[in-house]
Amino acid sequence: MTQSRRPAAPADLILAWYDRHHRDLPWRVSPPMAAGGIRPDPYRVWLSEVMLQQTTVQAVKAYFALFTTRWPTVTDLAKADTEDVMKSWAGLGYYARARNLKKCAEVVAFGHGGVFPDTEEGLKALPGIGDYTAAAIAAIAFDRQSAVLDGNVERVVSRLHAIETPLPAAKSEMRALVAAMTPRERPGDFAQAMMDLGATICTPRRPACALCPLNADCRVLGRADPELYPRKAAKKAKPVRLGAAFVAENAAGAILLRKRGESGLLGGMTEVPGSDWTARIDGATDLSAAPFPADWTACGTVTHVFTHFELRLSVYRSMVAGNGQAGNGWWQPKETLDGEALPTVMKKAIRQAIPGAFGK
DNA sequence: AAACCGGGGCG
DNA sequence: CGCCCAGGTTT
Repeated sequence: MTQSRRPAAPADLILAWYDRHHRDLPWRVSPPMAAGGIRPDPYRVWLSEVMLQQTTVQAVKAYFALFTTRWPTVTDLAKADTEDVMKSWAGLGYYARARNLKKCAEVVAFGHGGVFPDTEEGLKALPGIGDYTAAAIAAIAFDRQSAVLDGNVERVVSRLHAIETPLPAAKSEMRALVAAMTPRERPGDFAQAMMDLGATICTPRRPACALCPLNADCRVLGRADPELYPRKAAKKAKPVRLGAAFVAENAAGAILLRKRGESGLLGGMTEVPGSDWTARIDGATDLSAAPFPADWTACGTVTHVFTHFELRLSVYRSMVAGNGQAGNGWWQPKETLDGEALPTVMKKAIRQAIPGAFGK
């Protein structure tokens, strides 16, 4: 009995694909459970979504496990010591996320009775929650029909509709297309399915179009190279900045550390003393930024690439006799460096001066 | 609208 | 190892 039937809508194709291929992740509720009315804990959804901003699933997993073990509820996190939160976040990058995470937990715990808002608008009013994260939490935790648009979804819709407008100008057009696609039934699963599709099939390079549930609907496939989508505005070159870092070790085997200012680059994180990072430093050996006069030995440079500049740090080392001259810093025993709020660039500098400092 | 924010993964 | 990827806030 060959009845003519309407072609399946993209949303149905994606949901069917998701039911077969969804990934089990620590912050997720599987589709069969969700079908039984089980929703994931908004706290865990929020925490995972903030961690996943600009960060891969693989990198997030261990941090998510650590945070949910140490702070099982949003109220636990709100009561936590901010310094402990920064230490636990060290290595994940974009440290303003950690500061806003703590602020947001406090607002939810002490201003909303420990209950997350269940609407996009209510969520977006919280620190560290923008368009994407508000829509994602509303959809995933509360099954709201919100249009979830992240980098993965941008790729999927730009290819599906062959959008020629470059990002970021194309965002509103893309969001409207996602809104039009989003089904009344299972909007939370749909949002996760679209992001999974972009992460695993509709990838930036070498997409697996043969496996894509939307390949029959795709306006790019067969007409142009999918890798050329989404179109993007040209980006500008990264400038180079130079600086000096000073790794002082005392007789007890401790390293001199200090805390950076609360805002801006690596805000609130720990560092070794050093110079400002500017276009050029005076001469090959500028010791004027050293924390105290000493027999500073040059031990090479480390390079670290930030979002908008490349840093080349000249590293100096010295052994000091006393336990004074710490200034506004403190002496941290080498064996306990791992627990400090040290960003990756500072670990590189310390390792350059003292190869065994982190006991790899 | 543009600038400011890190780190990891892939070819 | 160069290149690419990815949201929110601030200015």
